[in-house]
Amino acid sequence: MGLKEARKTFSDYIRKKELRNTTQRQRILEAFLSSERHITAEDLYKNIQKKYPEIGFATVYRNLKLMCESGIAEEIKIGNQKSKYEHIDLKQHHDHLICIKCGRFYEVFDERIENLQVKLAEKNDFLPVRHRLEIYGLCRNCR
Amino acid sequence: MGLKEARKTFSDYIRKKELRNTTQRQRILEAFLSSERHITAEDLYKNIQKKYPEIGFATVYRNLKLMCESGIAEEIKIGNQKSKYEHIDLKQHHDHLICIKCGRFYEVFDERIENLQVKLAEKNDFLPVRHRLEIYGLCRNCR
DNA sequence: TTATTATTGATAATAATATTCATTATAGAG
DNA sequence: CTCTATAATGAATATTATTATCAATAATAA
Repeated sequence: MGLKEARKTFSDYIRKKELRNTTQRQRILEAFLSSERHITAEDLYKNIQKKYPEIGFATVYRNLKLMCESGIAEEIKIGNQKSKYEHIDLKQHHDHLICIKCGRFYEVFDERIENLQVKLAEKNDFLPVRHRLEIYGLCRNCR
Repeated sequence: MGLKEARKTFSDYIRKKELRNTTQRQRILEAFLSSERHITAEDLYKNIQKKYPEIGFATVYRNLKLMCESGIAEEIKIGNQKSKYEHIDLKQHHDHLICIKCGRFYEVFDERIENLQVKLAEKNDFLPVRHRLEIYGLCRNCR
């Protein structure tokens, strides 16, 4: 989703939950929206520190959690890596190719796999809500 | 894989790496092999404590890690749950259905999904080594 | 303008796992 | 068998990431 849409989704969520629109919250939101696609809480905190050294670590965590709840971000926890927060792209769900050498993520999508997953779940009397597919291996740069 | 095969795989690994076959190591191995299919380090430790209270937590962790390296166990980290160690079944790789209400795992497999995953990776110039597919939702007991 | 209460920053707490280190025990050499 | 090098252990401590606590502050709605 675009920046405007993300801002609106987030502020709608804030209003709906009767939370408050603080300057720290705005700044953390903007820092997140202008960050790379997969960022750790720590790296986001560091970026924010440069401009606004008065904003604390806990506040960044709290607001990342809020952004996830609002639907504009998603927490991705892979193996022993620390959590990364990803910008949600409403246009398309995707899976991840994860390089076991350099750790980089690549986003991919396959409609047929998606459909088969739903069928697989239903065959097992399971109501699927969401899923995560991670394929580990070597990316083109690391072979 | 069967118990004997797992024991052999592990002891071969120990020998190859010029490590040592201690009594603690044997006991932790046996406790793991006779445990339920997905067990946390803590629960395994508790089980071991009943019989051998002199074995320490760190030793259990160290040996679980070794078992993973040797290929008879796999560490599975899902969301905020603590890591679970799973017996590797050489006969068949599988994916997980994970109930978001009760937290239980269900093991499933679909050959067509497996094949499509390999193709998806290759299409992206990526050499797949292993993968993890987790489908979250509600199991039959929790709907 | 004021009252309510969400939010903040600093700090402490927590939880899981890893590391340190002195002591013990194993495997291989002789 | 004995000796020696060093892997392994247990206890305690450290680390790492994330959360909770709490007094002070600030946003919202009346």
